[in-house]
Amino acid sequence: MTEAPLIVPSTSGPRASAAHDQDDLLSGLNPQQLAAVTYRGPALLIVAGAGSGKTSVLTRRIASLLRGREAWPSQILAITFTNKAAGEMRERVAGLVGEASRGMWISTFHSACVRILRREAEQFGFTKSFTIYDSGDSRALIKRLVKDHEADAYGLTPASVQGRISKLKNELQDSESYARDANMSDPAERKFVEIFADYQRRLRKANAFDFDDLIGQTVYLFRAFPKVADTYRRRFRHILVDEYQDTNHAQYALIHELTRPVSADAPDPYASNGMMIFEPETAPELEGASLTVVGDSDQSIYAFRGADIRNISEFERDFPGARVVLLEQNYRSTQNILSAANAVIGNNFDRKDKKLWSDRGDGDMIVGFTGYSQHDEAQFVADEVEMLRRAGMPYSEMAVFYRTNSQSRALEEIFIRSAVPYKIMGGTKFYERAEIKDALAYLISVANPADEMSVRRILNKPRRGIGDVTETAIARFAEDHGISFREALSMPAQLGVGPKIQAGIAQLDAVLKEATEILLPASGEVPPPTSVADGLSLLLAKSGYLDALRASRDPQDEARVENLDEFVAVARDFARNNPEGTIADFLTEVALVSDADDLDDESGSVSMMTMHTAKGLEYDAVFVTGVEEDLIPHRISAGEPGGPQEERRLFYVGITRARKRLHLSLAMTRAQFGEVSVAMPSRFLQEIPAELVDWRQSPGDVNSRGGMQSRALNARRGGFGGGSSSGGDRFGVKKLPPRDSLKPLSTSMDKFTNKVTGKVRDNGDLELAAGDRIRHDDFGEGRVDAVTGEGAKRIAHVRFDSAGLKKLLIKIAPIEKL
DNA sequence: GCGATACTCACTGAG
DNA sequence: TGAGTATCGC
Repeated sequence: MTEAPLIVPSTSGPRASAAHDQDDLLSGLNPQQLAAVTYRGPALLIVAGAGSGKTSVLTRRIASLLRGREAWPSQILAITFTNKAAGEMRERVAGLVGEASRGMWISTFHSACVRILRREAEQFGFTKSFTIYDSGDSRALIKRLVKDHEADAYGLTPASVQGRISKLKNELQDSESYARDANMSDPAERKFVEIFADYQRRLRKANAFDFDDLIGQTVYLFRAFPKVADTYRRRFRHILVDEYQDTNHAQYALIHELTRPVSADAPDPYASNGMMIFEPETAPELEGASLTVVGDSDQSIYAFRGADIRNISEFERDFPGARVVLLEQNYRSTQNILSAANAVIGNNFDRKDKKLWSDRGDGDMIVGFTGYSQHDEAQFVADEVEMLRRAGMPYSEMAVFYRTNSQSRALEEIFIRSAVPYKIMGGTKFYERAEIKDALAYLISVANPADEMSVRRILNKPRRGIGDVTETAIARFAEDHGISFREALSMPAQLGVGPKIQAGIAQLDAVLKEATEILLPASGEVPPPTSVADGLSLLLAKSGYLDALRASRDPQDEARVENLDEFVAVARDFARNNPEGTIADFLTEVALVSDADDLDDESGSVSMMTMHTAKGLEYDAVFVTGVEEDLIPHRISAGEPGGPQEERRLFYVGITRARKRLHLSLAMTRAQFGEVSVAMPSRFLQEIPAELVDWRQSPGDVNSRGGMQSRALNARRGGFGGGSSSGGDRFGVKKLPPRDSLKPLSTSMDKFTNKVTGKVRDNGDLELAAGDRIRHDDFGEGRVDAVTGEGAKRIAHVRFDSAGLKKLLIKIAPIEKL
């Protein structure tokens, strides 16, 4: 985040005396920000509204601690939600204090916990090389367990079991503590408890933690081994937590453990360096670390994942004597955008009133648009993007948000067709692709042979003729002889399987052994930095995995080979950045990267992402799409306690990302599961004062021009149309008519010339030149102004007779030359 | 054990 | 629509 008023012109002349050291940190701050940077005490809560400069405040606070010699870098622990946010904070602190920033822990909850767990794993029965199971991995394991326990008969699905286990772990419950309170006379409950316990046993046996365990087991470690906890309490004297409103109970407990005072008896290695500002050196015990948290309960959007808003609302009770600082001035958005945001969030009743304000002036009006279909809506977005681009706004300053990932497809189709460069944050993640997971499973099989899931995964990849029967035989053999699944692979002759399969197993075993020598050289030798990449290449090549893909005639396999190349490149990159990184470090990094992390804006393309991913980001122009009932608020949220309110916060997060221009759009019909259904405008739209919105095409317009006489929509027109609304019907929102009072619009839609479809055609090598006239399926006739680009990426700039100026990707546009 | 085909079910959200 | 799974014939 960048907030203009905080950017300080570099002072001329050398920064000579210590007295002036803090000047550049403090200048340009408003009084609240100043207090947030300079307050010293055991606990500080910074309530930071959207765009109020919290990142600046946090980084300056850290810099000020370091510059004032109040803390060594190693005594600072700063927690963020994404690796990207962590990297950004590290960079900004480095910009303020230079070298002194090294040695700080600035990381996510998950990475910090992995670091601690790797160090301490042996204390409680794990090894340093434990595996991290992502949700897909644990889903697979739970699926097996549900099957083994025949639990589907009790209505337990893998998804529900996984969800419940995750929730419980976020509450720091285990199967035993849960069983104590559960109704164990219910057979489904008993089954669930069995599976939960079994799941945990399997994880332990596999030397693995799932995502939730990373936090929960660290808390457990601290509680079970106070001496271990004390070393970290001594070390971290200043703990700062960002996005505190999204912490769950386990994370809260972790922070609590870390900020406890240290009991007196143990020696204190840090007491002698004179850095302890809170206590005299002779004190018998060490006070708890100083805690700073930053958050905004209006931006809490992860309750579904266990985030507990009470962590922030009850902070003052949890940490008596805490100071609270409120940052309400917004440095990001224009007043129109903020007024809309305030109006929307004001409908949540259980919040402390807080009004964002800006001194940047009203700015442009919010633009509203209703499309007939999602394609139509997407075309509006694409057109508007092009208009802003022509007006000088770079693509990288624009973003399109949607509620669910599936909405991105229609947008993508139109963007491709309109030759708008874009990139999608999220969706199918690189590390969730099958081939990457296979490659990872190979690496894990070497790094952590106890992880049976991974070994089983690669057993028959590539095909070695090993099916269920052989797999079970191996498992039985291992069990009978008290050895691990992995070890059983090294004695294929004794498994009682055919010679061909024996050879396959022997070959796999040999490859894994060879890779082990590269990745984990025996007896204390330090592997060279390139070992991870080398080991990976060897595994992929000698296992026959790559050859099998290359030999395949499935066109997708070509892309898979490229992905694997990319993955090897990631490993080489890793070696470059971490010369001493081990295979375990590499696997950690890979397991913990997330979508929000690879946002990189240099490429000059429009960003598309879900509103969840958008948190913490900002853009000059923002398009919030699909502002419809059942989408935002999402249908499923209605059944959850606090669901609709969380949806409203999510919408609020979306609109407060915009600096200058905000667009809200929806479609009257939306296709899902291949079927077209009618959509209704979101209730949130009604909560925005009508005078702030310039409707290019309101829901009412679509309705009347579509020839539909729906009372439901006409009744709402006052709120949507024309900007002259009295707001009289703004409170009628809750009485939405049943959906079937609307007939699908599709029957009458066919009349409309600007109905845009997702149609694509392969024009092969159609030649166009300036001056040509063409006909487009959706836009009608037009004249080519210019042609740019090369080969498959040639773009026609066309002036349509009625639809205006458009860019078209010639290869796929539904056009013909006249 | 494998590959092709038919069929089913799902789309919140994310670490 | 399209990914994932069950079923079947080889």
